[in-house]
Amino acid sequence: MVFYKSLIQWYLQNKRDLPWRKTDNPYFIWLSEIMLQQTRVAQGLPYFLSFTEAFPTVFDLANAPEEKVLKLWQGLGYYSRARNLHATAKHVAYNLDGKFPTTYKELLKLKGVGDYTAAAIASISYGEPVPVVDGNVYRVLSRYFGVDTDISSTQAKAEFRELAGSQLPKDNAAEFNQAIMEFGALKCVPKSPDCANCIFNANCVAYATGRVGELPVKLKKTKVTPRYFNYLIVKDADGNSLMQKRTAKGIWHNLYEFPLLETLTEVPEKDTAHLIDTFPGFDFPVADIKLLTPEKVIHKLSHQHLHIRFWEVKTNSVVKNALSHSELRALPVPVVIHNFIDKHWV
DNA sequence: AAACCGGGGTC
DNA sequence: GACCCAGGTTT
Repeated sequence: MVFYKSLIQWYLQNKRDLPWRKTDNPYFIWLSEIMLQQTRVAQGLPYFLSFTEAFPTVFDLANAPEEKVLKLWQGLGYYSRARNLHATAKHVAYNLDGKFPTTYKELLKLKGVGDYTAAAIASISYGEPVPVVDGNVYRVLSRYFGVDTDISSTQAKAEFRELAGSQLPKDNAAEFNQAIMEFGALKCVPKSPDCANCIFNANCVAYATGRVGELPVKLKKTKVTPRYFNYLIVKDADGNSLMQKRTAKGIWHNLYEFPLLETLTEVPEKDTAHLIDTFPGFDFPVADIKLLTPEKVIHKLSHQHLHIRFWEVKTNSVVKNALSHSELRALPVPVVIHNFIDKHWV
């Protein structure tokens, strides 16, 4: 049987019951696709539910303050997705009369929407016959057709898009695209796929040649750099603490955190005077400072390992702009800050 | 083309 | 520890 027919047949029998599969409303399709970029379905699902409840329409999302959007996004990672999501919602609501673009080419112009997402929305919401190329597609096609092009190369994307497009039925792009991704997610998995019970094991080149474990080929390795973060937890006379917004380029842009002193190496536990002396903006008398987390806390991101220490800074004065517990808990923060607050706040 | 951007699951 | 996830943007 033709590849796409077997694939769609498998999909119709095995697809998961997911909320964004009950609609073709481009707002919901767009929302789900942005959330699922580099994110597993299981991780994104609860966020999709909370977003659709908080923002039933693109106008609700557009009219929300960014801080509320980031707070709901908290924990999902890649926060530029949330900022672009908000910007695009405003654009659609205010400039496009609440109507999403209806073609791949026009969708591509939206912030946060690249080749994959434009193709996904165009095919799923409007039936446009454009192929998606995501991590699942690389894996399924590279194995089935025995393609060993390095998927981290630039030309791989064009090559696999051509290949996917050659297999895509023009009258059923929506199901084909979802089918190949679902097949990659559930059956043609990265490690130890169950090829013995696969519908394609008679035609799969990788299986026939014993190269399932070698495909797809990905040569580029991610380099991890260590960073040393010292967070200063101010406790003023009212029990309040300072928080600040990360406005610089880099991780966690526009999220909040405690006052931060980043050092090139780990600060010695006894060298507390150094922390206060070098910290800009502390204009109140410090009564006491101590290390709250002597155990090594290493927060691992894809490209950075953050060696994080939390220092408690007590003062007997009332610090201007310091926040109460409930106030700081309302702010969007990185997971590592959220975990600290949960564990250490009384 | 390469670097950057999170957090969690899996083996 | 290494790899991956319904990738996109910036440099």
